[in-house]
Amino acid sequence: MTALRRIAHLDMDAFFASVELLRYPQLKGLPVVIGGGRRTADDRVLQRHAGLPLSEIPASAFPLLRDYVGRGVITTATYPARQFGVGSAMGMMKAAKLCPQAIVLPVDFDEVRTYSRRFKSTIAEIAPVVEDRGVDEVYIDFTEVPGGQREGGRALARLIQRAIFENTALTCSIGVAPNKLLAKMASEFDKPNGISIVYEADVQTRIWPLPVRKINGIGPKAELKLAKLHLHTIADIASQSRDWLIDNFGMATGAWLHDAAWGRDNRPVVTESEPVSMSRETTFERDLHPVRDRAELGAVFTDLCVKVAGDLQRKGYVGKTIGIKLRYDDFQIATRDQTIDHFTADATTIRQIAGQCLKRVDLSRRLRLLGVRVGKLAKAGSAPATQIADQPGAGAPRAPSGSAPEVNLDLFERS
DNA sequence: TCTGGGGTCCTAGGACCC
DNA sequence: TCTGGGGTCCTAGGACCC
Repeated sequence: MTALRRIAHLDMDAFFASVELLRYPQLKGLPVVIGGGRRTADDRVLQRHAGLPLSEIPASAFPLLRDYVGRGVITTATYPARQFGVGSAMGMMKAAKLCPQAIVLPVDFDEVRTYSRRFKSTIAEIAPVVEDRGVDEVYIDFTEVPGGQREGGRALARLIQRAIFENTALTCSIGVAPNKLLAKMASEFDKPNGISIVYEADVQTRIWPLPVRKINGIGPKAELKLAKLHLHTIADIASQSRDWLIDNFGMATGAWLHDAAWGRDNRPVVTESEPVSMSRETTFERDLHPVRDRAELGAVFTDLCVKVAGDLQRKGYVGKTIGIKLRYDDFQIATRDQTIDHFTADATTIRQIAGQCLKRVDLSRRLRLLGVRVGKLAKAGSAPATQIADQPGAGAPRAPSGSAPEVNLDLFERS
């Protein structure tokens, strides 16, 4: 008798915001948004209360969304803030119009990582097969865990939920289903602090009525294309033949859409993986012009290279492909990269190769963002310091395919 | 004053090898 | 000389996710 596959998806409730509320319990019940980017002008108000225990700073002293200045987006909004239509990935300025009275706090990555490690290790002690899906999410394989089959997984989910709350005072929502795809959808059914169990037999009644966008992997573009074909719900997709979907979406996507709509997914829970790339990027407070802001850009560029090199070294990786990313003022993105003949984590090397990449993009327009990336990673110890340089195809760059800049401003070359 | 930062995976053309 | 196909690597862009 083989155990039925039971996979859980666990999602921490409003994670970044909940972590802040542990520090500032006086904000409970209020609309609070957590966002990157710059602080508001009156952060100083908070500083004036330095010395007071954090939990005694009056709620009225916190900076408000209406005073926010900058280009950030919202990372997390508390449930009271969501009532105003504010949500993740929304621009701060737009959110400020919807809920000007919301309190804004910056992301505290160190604190978030601390709680992330804590809730994940709590899970791993109970159910060892865990797949990391970012700071606030995991998949858990319940199949072989003692008691993992009881009530379709509800008993174990309850146990995990309680253990996490005891260890962190944070709540989460869990979905348990026959596979990752369904578990992911299930975890959204009863939020916050809920548990939802889905069986294969529930696909028609509970999954098919959902909009296509609820399938993890269908984003805005796919949603639009589906809508043009008059497919709005998952049932609409399921009602099409596999061949029809393949004709319209191509072999891979078509077949995947058909499987997803029928709730089929056999991806395993992957407990370990190696990073593929590491990058650093930054959006400027105002768009920078390659000519007028040349010095500023050069400094930022070097800083990004130093940071990405530091990340690689700290984590023990080296890479072979070095690239840049630009976002122009019209949001158009350009990337260039170059693969060199040896692995590196050296800031100067990265800076030099990235500088060459920069010469291959259009530098006549204002930039909104600049990024540096290192890919083709290997563990620092295991990678050969150099590889055979005469290997064909490796080594010297091919003729640049991008158009050369109109004017070579020698912008980022170090003097 | 719309629209962050850090990722993964896929596609598609060209170079180059056998 | 022409025809050819499989396979890998490199590069650029794009969709999507958290």
